[in-house]
Amino acid sequence: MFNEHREMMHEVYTHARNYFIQNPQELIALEEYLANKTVNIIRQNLEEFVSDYNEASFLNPFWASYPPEDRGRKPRGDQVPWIEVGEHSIGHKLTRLMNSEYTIREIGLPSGSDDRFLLKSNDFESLNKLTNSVMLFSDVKSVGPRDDAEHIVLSPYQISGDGIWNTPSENMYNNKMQAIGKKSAHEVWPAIPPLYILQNGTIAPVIHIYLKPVYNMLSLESSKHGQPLKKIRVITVPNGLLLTQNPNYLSTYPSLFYPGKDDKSKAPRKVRCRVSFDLLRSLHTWRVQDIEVEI
Amino acid sequence: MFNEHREMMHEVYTHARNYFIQNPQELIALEEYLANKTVNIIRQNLEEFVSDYNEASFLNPFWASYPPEDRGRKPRGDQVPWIEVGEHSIGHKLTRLMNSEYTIREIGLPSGSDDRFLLKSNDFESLNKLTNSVMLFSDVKSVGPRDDAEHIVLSPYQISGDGIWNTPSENMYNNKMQAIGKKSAHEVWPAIPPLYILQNGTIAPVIHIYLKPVYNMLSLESSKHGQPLKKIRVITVPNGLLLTQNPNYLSTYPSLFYPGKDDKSKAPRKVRCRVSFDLLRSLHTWRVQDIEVEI
DNA sequence: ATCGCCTAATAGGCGAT
DNA sequence: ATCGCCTAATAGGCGAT
Repeated sequence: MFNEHREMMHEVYTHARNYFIQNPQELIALEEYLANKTVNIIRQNLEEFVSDYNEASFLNPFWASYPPEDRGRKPRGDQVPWIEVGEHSIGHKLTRLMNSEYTIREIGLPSGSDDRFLLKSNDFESLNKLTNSVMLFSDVKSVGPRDDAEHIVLSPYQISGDGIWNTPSENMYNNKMQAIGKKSAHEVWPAIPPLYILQNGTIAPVIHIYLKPVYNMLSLESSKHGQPLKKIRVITVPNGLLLTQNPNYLSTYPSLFYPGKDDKSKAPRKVRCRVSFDLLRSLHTWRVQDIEVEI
Repeated sequence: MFNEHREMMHEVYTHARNYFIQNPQELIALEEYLANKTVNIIRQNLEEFVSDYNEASFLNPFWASYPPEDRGRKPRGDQVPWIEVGEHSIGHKLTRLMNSEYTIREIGLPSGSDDRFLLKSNDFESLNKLTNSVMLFSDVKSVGPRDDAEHIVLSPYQISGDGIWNTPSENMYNNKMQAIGKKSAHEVWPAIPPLYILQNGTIAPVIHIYLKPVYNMLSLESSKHGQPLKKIRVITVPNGLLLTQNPNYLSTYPSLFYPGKDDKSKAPRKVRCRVSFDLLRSLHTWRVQDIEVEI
């Protein structure tokens, strides 16, 4: 199985990769379309997103005896880890709502984002000449009021690269990238291809859309307790071919990726980087979109 | 938020808990219905489940440079960690397919299973007199050919308990259970309530259905490589009220839960247990159902 | 057959400078 | 503002007895 279809996949891959390097505006059009679609679906269902997110606080009597434990360096103790609330009531909900407009297939992969699936739609045909499918990679990146910075932190399995695939018997690999900060820098080893070719020949460029729910801690402002949703930020990170080939965003904006949150004990191949919202906005304003929750 | 609605929730909870203790057959009917529904959905879409699961092997050229690393004690090196393949192409796919028959809401909770959501259906009204909703908890428990034992391993956030909730200002808690083996025994601290009451008064008993995909390793039998799907086992573990109150399965079958996979360094409250398939089958044959994949 | 030894990958709060 | 220190929770392969 590992070695079946390699010739076909390699041939289609090489053609498709060259095509998107020659026609980056088509990849960008797919990214813009899906970024805006994501924002629209959330806005159109915002009450439901907020209601299901906030239910977690009201359900306190059912989990308060078994809260997720504090973690990290010197937790202050007034915050409840809220990761799973966003993953379900934002991430999985979005996937479910997308299902009513697109054809979804849960293609198996041994690693990658929380939510990732093949999305098929005739809509894509007006945006590019090659395919009616994309592989949508999506992760939820929750933060509280003390950590709502202008970035997200990405691991290697959440970043696509230049996708070198030389011969059918070899495997695809990505060249290293740099995370360049003002005081420090390190390498980043992206682990995701810029596009997948399925057994049936489907061409599926990878689209990376991150959902960043920001919650409040009511205890900071009142005597009430709870961690209600404050806003949802929708972040679209460019495909690896756009980052490295054409238009080669990483060369124009060398600090688009900057140092991440890992300590020195982390293996170099696994180190995360931060992605700058300011520079993403310089690329396109639609790459950082905020949805405020009415209070 | 943590303290709003507590009086209403406590009152409804107390009533519903007493009702299901008096009428355990209604909880069991919900479990049986959803176990069989799960099996039916998988069987009716088996080709798609198998195809998307197995695509992971064919996509080898795209991930082989970045495989998940071997882990655990003395890995032999011929196996690729395959956890995520099952979670997406079995677990998330099942959720998506359920969505076409039921109303789903992704209710926020700070902890719990991989897939969990409120399921609403008029179908439930013929099975019990109290509610048209359940909270479905589902985890994928993948194993390969060298680990396909007659059990699954559950963590505390995957087990519901007796659900004691004394007064509105206190929190619900569960009494400890025992995991009793032939040579050893330990305590289990279930962390999930047997039922949730939402802000709007919805009564949602917790149903636990586990999906256990079993994959082959072709390299064990041939010169080929790949980890294709061999079968899917659908396991329905009783709700905490059935385990501890009426019929009190844990007293009739004290080894239903037996020692898990954790070592001695694990905090006692977090220790996992194994659940015996033999004893589950003694309760009801539909609690362990196998779906074989044609080859 | 029993049971527990053992480690990769994920995530984000928050301190230190 | 920058960046990295720091830990909970999850999972299942496979060895030891």
